[in-house]
Amino acid sequence: MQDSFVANRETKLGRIRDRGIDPYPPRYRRTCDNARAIAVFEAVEAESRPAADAEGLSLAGRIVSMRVMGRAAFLDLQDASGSIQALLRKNNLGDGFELLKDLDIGDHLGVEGSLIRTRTGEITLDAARAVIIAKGMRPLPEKYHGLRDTETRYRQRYLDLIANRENMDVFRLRSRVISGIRRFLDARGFLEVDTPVLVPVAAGAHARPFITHHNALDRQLYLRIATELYLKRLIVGGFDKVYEIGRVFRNEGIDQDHNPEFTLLESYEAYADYNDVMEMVEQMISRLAAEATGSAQVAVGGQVIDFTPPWRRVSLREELQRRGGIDLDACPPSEKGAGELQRRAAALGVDTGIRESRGRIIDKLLSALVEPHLTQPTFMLDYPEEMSPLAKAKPGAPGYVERFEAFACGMEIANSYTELNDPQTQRQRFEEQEDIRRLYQDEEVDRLDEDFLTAMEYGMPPTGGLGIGIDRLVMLLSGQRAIRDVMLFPQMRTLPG
RNA sequence: GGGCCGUUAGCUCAGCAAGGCAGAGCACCGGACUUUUAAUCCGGGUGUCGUGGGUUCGAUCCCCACACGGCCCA
Repeated sequence: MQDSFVANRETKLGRIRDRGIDPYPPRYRRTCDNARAIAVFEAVEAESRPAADAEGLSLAGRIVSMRVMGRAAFLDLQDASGSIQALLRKNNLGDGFELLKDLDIGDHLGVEGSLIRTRTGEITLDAARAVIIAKGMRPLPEKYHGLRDTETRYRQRYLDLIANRENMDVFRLRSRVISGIRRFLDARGFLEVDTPVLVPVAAGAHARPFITHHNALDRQLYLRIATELYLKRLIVGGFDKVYEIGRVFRNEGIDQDHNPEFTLLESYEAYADYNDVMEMVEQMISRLAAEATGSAQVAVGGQVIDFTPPWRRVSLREELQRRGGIDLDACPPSEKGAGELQRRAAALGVDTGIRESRGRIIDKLLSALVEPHLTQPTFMLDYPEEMSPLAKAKPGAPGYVERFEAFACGMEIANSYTELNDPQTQRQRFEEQEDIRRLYQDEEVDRLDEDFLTAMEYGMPPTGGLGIGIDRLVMLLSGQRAIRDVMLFPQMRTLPG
């Protein structure tokens, strides 16, 4: 068993305590982090700082490797900024050198002393004092190969972060993306808000909700599947520009780009339409790319994606015609279902269910025929009405709404409408969705939110709305292939026992 | 939901084709070593071979089921 590893460390822990040393002291004050210390020493060497700045420093970190040579030892101490080598010598430490016998890889150590450069040229803290600041009781993954096992990497993300240091950069990038979004929207006068996660109606997107129960109210509640309808209530309330970056929950499968909970940005801007939103999206994402990666041209899987505005704009109808030879207007909605459209899809090898709504078939056609070709950032415009019950009709184009989705690398990165603000039409659209649900036994359709309709009846200004899946955006900007590689704690099955 | 691949020491992986005492490197334990850096040298395997059945004199290996993970498809 691994107990022998733990038992060894328990013995060492006991010896440390027997010497009257607390292996878990409440705090450790360090002068600076490791990267800073190295920068300071380089400045001292360049004589741009006084030599005294390299003396009397306190540094700290996790021991990630040790090279012990009798009465001296080199330890690599890792903190968030990087690693620094510490030199422990019996000469300098005296009785304190005894501690070395009870140190293990994984322990956190504090060292005080002066920075030197060793014979081999490495900047090193020559320790006059060494203090254990937290004993590790389990062995860490191997130093050379790191931690490869994907399952352990996701289940014990901390080990992944310790052993595969470069993965930290993905999450740093993610943080920069999110803070960049806030900066961008705040600067444009948007108000960040929080809307309910526990909701009585799971509406605003096509998705199955998680169901929960509130004891005191003795009623069923859902976890939100979108923030859309609450943010629109705030537009009704008179906030001109609102956004929320929040977790939403969809009770669906888990795969390369789906996790049951994920982070969604939604924004709504009164008096704007989807053209304004398009401009905002290309501005925002090109800036995020530049801030997060250093350039608006990002290398993803061997190709360079250039987010510099303006992005290409294509019409959904024309793309479907061009890529699949299908004219949507020649395949109108029919009472008996999708009819002709379904036959055309089947002929193209696009697998559709026996009974599927026109919207779902179009969605599948787009996924199969069009979206894979949208490599460089592209807006696809003007979606069929039955795919978009919350979007406003496009003038002069019956059956279509003012909606776009943005794609890059074949992946959807944004979705936007000129929002429907006519309460009577909205009610009608909701009812049509309910009909579709009954007809096709399709659970993944919007549920009618009566309270939201009431809000809209008080008058909602014309509004441009936007949704961006943050996780997928981070995948794109960091070149990660799986959503679980941009989420710190992806959903996993429970292990037996 | 379907197909394929994987699960062996703390970690990274061999071994299984053709069933016969469980292997390596790192880590760890003991010893040497005061400028090393995948430190070096000497000595030491620390294991529920994912779980449960089956076949067999004998199963990590062959068969079945299940669990978990990955890839592809839906």
